[in-house]
Amino acid sequence: MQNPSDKKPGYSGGEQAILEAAETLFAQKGFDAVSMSAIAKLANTSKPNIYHHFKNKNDLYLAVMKTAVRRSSALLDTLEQAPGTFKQHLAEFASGQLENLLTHKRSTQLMLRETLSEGSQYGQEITQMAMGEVFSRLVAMVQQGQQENEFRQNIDPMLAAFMIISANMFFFQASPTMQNIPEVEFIDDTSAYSESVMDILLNGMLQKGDD
Amino acid sequence: MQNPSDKKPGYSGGEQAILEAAETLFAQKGFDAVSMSAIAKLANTSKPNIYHHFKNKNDLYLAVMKTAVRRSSALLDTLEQAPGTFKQHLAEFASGQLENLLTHKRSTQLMLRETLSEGSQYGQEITQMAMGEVFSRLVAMVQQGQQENEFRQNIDPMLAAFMIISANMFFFQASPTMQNIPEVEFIDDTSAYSESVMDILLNGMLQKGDD
DNA sequence: GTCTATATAATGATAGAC
DNA sequence: GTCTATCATTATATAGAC
Repeated sequence: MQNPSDKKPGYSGGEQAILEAAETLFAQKGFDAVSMSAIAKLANTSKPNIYHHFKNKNDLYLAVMKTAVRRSSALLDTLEQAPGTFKQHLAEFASGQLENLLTHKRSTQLMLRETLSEGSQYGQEITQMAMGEVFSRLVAMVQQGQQENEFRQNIDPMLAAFMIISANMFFFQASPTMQNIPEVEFIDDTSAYSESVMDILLNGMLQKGDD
Repeated sequence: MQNPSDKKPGYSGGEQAILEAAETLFAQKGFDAVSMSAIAKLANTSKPNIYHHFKNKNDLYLAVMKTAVRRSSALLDTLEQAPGTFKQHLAEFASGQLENLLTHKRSTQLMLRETLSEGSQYGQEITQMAMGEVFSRLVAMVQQGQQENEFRQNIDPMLAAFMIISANMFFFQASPTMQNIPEVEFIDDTSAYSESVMDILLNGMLQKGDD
């Protein structure tokens, strides 16, 4: 098969292919539900070859988590330098982050999985670091809004950031479940969802009489 | 069995003990990471006895999910009959649901786990039913607020409900991860969190000039 | 209903040839 | 770097005594 640009699974050979196959399966089913044989099969290689590249299953999982987070945070940099007014900037950052979550679906699933598994050492810290990065940028934006007296002073910037991220995270997480409920129309239009969410949130944070 | 109010694990004997032990372990680690031996040990019984009560591991998991959801929805009934003004009612329903999530921690973890596992048949439908129940009650409340002209007409009630639930769900899910970040003070005070969230959301949904 | 003992299959991981 | 063949362990599930 041997065409490196041919990315339909199975992948093909090599360390990179193993990482991608592992990420796909771990994200879909979770750590324990995935066997090394399954990873080897999807990566078009053999089980011992995985052990040649990675010490053991835990080591492979950790490597997957790290590359996943690295990829996720890269896109955030470009968002921060975008132009526009202050409120536009915040809204675009929020919608950009949601697109980011959906684009790197496997990474996001992995992170969310980690938050549900109590005491897993590995991903807990990595997840915390990745989330912290997004949080600190959002908090800074809200604080700036307060300094410019556009937002109410009695709002906790951390809480505001928390609400934006929760709206994004839960959208991602609930999408498959909500897909079957016809009343939920916004679930198919990501940017419309982001717009409506930020409409309510920004409006709720504004100084009274401001607009 | 002795004292029925003595709920410290290990449980003891019987079908009920097996269900509780299984719920605890499934919620903590997920389906595949839990062995029948572990469940038997925590329930203070033997592996074959589990197979006497349940056909197989899947059957046990399904039974756990069903009882979990049944318990979760029970508390919602009491909330809906609470007195107070319209906005109070909505705010209390939101904070009540969050308390509910935290009280039935294991059930909540199970449901959230299901939303992350693609194509798992079992819980997907059950989760959808449980979520749908909460959604429909919230949507009705928001619609009532629009009829009384307190909320803006251009707000999608489903989206408003979605934002309330996402704030609650993500609070639950992110709590362990956020516990280690000192800047996040609200994470330890559930009712204060609910109050602040609803302050922003209600404010964001109000007709301009309303108060 | 509950147990001991066991069948059977799959798992993570290794040895050693090429 | 990659493979075939295999080990040791653990998993789900069952047989059959009490």
